[in-house]
Amino acid sequence: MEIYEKEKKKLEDFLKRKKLRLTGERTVLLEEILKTHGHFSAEEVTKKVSIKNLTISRASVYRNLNILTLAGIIRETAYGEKHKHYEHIYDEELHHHARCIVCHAVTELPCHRCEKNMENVLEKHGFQVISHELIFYGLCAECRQREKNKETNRKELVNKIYYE
Amino acid sequence: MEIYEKEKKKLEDFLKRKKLRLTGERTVLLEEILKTHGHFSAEEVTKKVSIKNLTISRASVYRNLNILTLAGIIRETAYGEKHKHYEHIYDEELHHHARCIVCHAVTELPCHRCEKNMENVLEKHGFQVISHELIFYGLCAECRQREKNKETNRKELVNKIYYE
DNA sequence: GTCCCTGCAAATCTTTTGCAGATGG
DNA sequence: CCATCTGCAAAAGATTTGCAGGGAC
Repeated sequence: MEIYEKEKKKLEDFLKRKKLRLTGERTVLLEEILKTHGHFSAEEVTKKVSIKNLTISRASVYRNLNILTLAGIIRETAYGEKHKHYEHIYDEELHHHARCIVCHAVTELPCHRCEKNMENVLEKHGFQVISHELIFYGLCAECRQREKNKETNRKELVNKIYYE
Repeated sequence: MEIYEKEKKKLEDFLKRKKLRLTGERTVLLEEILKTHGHFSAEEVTKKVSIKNLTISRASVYRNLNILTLAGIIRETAYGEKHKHYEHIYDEELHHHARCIVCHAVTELPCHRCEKNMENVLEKHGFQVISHELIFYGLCAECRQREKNKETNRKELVNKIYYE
């Protein structure tokens, strides 16, 4: 699995630079994350790892997700829920999002690099670009349909109002 | 202030469609938000409003930010902190972001509409685009400088590790 | 008058932190 | 050996919810 080797090297380099250690927990976490497609939350990784009897405490998961973010391996991504979501960033071909403001469903989109120009401008101003993401906010087909069918009730109005 | 009129109409229409009411709190909130440039959190709006002796309870602020989001007036935006951030979306010219993964500083960027093409594809698949946002993740000039100066200590390593 | 809204306080959920013992280099 | 890590439990912080009284239409 060459992606794993590449990302592991990235992590090792980062840890060495920062005088941090490559622990078993960090290795397991990285492996698990690279196996995950699309988004994941701290909760989800913790659960996936614990199913394999490799339990990592919640605190360590959070601490290490933070480290992986700063190592440039994953990024926090906008998901519209109470908790954060992460995704790995090695796949430069597929990391744009169309996000439904009602149900929060996310559709992934290919990246056409049309934003290369803006990236150059940023670099000129001293900002070092590591990755980027384009997000479309709107209504997914299902929620539009549900709205048409008037499947709305008081409870939903409070927490998930259907947009027209 | 024509932006205010326009957005207020948008809110009124939404409320009418949903059989919800235009309360004083909702009006005050909308005004305050439109006066705010850039990002804001629930906490910040609550404070700004209360300074003017128009106090709105925390619970109502949250409930109504949710409604304004579904009305397409504001959106939750990726900010990398524990709490959510919002911004109004009427300004189509300036809503892209360059976000530092270390200090979370956000630089706003003009929108060149180069993503119009992807928008069309989404619409063809039934996704109704309301707004969009392009985010660059990376390191701001200040954090790169600080890293060079080796201004790093143990405390910062745990919570805000400087990336090279 | 009816239903929706608000404020309050409590609950819930997510993330962070202090500490003591374990462990990588 | 020593500084960093981990797990645990507690704390902190953000957001949601139940309820009773108030308000829009």
